Amino acid sequence: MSSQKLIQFFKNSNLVSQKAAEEIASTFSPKEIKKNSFLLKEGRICDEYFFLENGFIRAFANDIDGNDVTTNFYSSGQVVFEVSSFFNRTVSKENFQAIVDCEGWYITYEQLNNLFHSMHDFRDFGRSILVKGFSSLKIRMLSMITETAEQRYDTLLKTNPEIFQQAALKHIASYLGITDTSLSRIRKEYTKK
Amino acid sequence: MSSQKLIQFFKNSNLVSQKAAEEIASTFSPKEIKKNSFLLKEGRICDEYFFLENGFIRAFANDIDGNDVTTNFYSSGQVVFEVSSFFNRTVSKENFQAIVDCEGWYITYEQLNNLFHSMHDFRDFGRSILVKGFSSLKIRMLSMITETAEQRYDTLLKTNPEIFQQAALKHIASYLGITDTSLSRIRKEYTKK
DNA sequence: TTCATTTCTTGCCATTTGCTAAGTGTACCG
DNA sequence: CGGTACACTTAGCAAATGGCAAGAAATGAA
Repeated sequence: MSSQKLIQFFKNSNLVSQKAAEEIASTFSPKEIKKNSFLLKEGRICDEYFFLENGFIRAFANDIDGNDVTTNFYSSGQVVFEVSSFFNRTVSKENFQAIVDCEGWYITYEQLNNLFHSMHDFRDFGRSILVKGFSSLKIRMLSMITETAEQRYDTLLKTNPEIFQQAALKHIASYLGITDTSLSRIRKEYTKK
Repeated sequence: MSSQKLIQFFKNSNLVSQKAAEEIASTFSPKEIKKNSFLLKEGRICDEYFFLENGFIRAFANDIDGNDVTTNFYSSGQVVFEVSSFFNRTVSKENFQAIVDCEGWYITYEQLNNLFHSMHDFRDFGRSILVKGFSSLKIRMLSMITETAEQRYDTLLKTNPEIFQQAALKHIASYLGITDTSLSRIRKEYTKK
C-alpha cells in the first residue's frame, strides 16, 4: 500500500507543507483490520492513532442493560481513535470494530508525541482533528435535541449515505438514538414520500 | 482580584509547574461580565479563552424555529469558550451569557498561541481542556440515547446541583433535551418518590 | 443445498413526550 | 398602588416512540 493518500490527507489540511507531510507519513505503519475484528476493545487503552485509508469502522459502547449503542461511524479518509483513552491513557469504554476489511496507517501515542515535538506544524494538525470531532459531536447533539427521529434519519441519509450501504440498520438506529423498530417504521413512511 | 485561583487551576492539572503556572497566569487579563450580558454573541468570532473564577454562564444556540436551546452550563473553575469558533476563526452559532455577575481571566487567540510556542507544557494543558470537553459531551450524548428524561434529570441533579440553583427551568429543560412542560411534570413525579 | 441464525418488518398496545392554552405566583417598573 | 412581564405549573389531547412478539427475508455455515 502506498502512502500517497496519507500524505495527501495531511496536505489537504493546509496546515503542513508537502515536505512535512511526507516526513510525517513516513512514521506511520500500515495496518490491516479484517472484517469483524477490532481496532480497539473496551477495557484496553487506545494506543493507535489510525488513519483509515479504506474500509468502514463502527464504534460502540454497551449501556447498563448490555445494549450495544453505536457512538460513531468512520469511513475512509478519517482518523479513528478514542480521544479520551488515547490522550489520558485510560481504559476505553468503547469498541472499534471493522465492518468490512480495512486498510490504513497508524502511529502510537509515543510516536505521536514525538512527532508533535519534532514537527511543529503537526501540532496544529492534531488539534484540528480534535476540534473537528468535537464540533461534529456538538452538531449531532443539537440535532438530537431539536429534531425528530425522521429529520435526523433524513439528514444522515443525505450527508452520509455510505453508512446505509455498510452498516446494519439496528446499528444505525442506535446511532440515531432510536430503536430498530422505529427506524424500520420511519423508513417505511419515508419511502412513501 | 488576585490570580491565585487561576494559578491553582493550572497547577491542579499536574501538567505545569508552579513557576510555569505563574508565568502563564500573568498573561491573562481580568474580566467582569455583568449579569445578563454576553461573553460571546452568535455571528461573532470567539476570541477569548476565558477562565471563570466565579459566577455562572449559560451557552445556547437558536434552532430553525428560533427556539433557544441550552448547549452548556459553566460554573466557576471552568474554561469557557466556543471551541470551533475560537480555533477555526469562524463565526459562532452560539451565545454565552452570564446568568449572574461573573469574574474571571482571559487571553486572546493570539496570546494563547504565543503561550503555546513559548511555554511547552502549556500545550498539553490546552489539549487536556479540549479532551475533557469532548469526553463530557460524549457521555452526555450516550445518556441522551440510552436514558429516559427522568434519569437524565436525576443524574444532573446529583452531579451538578448548582445548575438548579442558578438557571431557569426552561433553560435546564432544553439542556436535557425536553420541553419545560415535561421537566415540570418530571419534577412533580420526582418529588412524590 | 439445507438448516440455523440474524436482520428486518409489521402489528398491537403502552408509555413518553410535545403542543396548546389556561392559571398561579412573583418580580419589577412606572 | 396597579400593571405588565416572566417563570412555572397543570390539564387535555395528539403525536412520537418503545416493548413485545410474530413472521418474512437475508445471511452464513455445514
